[in-house]
Amino acid sequence: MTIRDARRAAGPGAGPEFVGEFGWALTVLLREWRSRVEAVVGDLPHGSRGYQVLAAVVREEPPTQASLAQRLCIDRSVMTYLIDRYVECGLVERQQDPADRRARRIVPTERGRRTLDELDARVREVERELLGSVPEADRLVLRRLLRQAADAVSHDAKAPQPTDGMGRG
Amino acid sequence: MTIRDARRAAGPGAGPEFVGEFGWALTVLLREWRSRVEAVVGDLPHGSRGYQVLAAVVREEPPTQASLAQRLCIDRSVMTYLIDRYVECGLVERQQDPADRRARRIVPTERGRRTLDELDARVREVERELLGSVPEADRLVLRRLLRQAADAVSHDAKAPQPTDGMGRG
DNA sequence: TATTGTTATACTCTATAACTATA
DNA sequence: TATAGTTATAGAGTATAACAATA
Repeated sequence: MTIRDARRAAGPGAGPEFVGEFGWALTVLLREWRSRVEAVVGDLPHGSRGYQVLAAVVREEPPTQASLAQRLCIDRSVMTYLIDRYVECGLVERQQDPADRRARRIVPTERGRRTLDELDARVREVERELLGSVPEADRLVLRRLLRQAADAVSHDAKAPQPTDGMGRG
Repeated sequence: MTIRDARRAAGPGAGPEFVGEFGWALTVLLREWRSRVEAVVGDLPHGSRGYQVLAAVVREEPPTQASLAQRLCIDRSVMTYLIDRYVECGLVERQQDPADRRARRIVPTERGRRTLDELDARVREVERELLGSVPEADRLVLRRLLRQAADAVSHDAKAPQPTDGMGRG
């Protein structure tokens, strides 16, 4: 079944979609993603969040703690503890940012890179299993749309929201 | 841009997708969904989760506390407090299940139904804004695929998992 | 004056276990 | 023996505020 078929079949009224379903689906999937990732990362400190931090550190331009915290929706005070632990384990290092002496750039150690490589293989498999019910061809679509939405939200969060008069009733 | 176009444009290598991105996108979107829903539900107890409970109570066959807890990924002990509060507020009632005297069926009051109607309108708007970056035609696709994945995961969770030898390192 | 990172504290959420009443 | 619901408690996660260093 192609996406077009699916969309046509779903049509208006054909799918019992309801308000709030979006939030429910996110809740269920994220919970399961965390649970399964935590089951395969072994003794990696801070479980699935630790994996996300390590992945961000390896893949991005050496991020500051603040940018990591913002990107991963983790409070900066929590980020301090988390990085402390990862430095202890020899997975990352703190380096002074030459351009801003307040900031610390978090860079992976060689061991950190190798660890992430191993974890990536396991997480890739986890994500494959998690989307097992979605036809192969549609998975990329789902991932892309999800990412598109998340990117926009993540960027919006960096800019202060204009007041829109939506009070809390 | 249609889904087919998007898929073609994304092609292999065209999109910088990475392992774990799926979890990241879920994290960002769910956090924002909760935050925005909480901003519009006013003084509804238990915020966005309270909304999800009320929605489930109104839309499903009167659920038991246990089925609610399982469906919404909330611990049954937490569900007790949450329902207590909603009974206090006159939004739902506990009714004995005639077929199983251990179970309580949670049914909405008239006020509960009216409250949900109002909240639904606001949440619908929240979800529309949250997916503002996704073209109108693609939103339904995203919702459908997300739901498909979540449904499967949710059902799997009900059946005990067979051991698959995936130890924790 | 604002921001980065640190530290301490308080609060919320979550998980766990014990208990009862039913099945 | 297992399940639904309740209650109490401990633990993890989270938010908040104060502070020093720097911009």
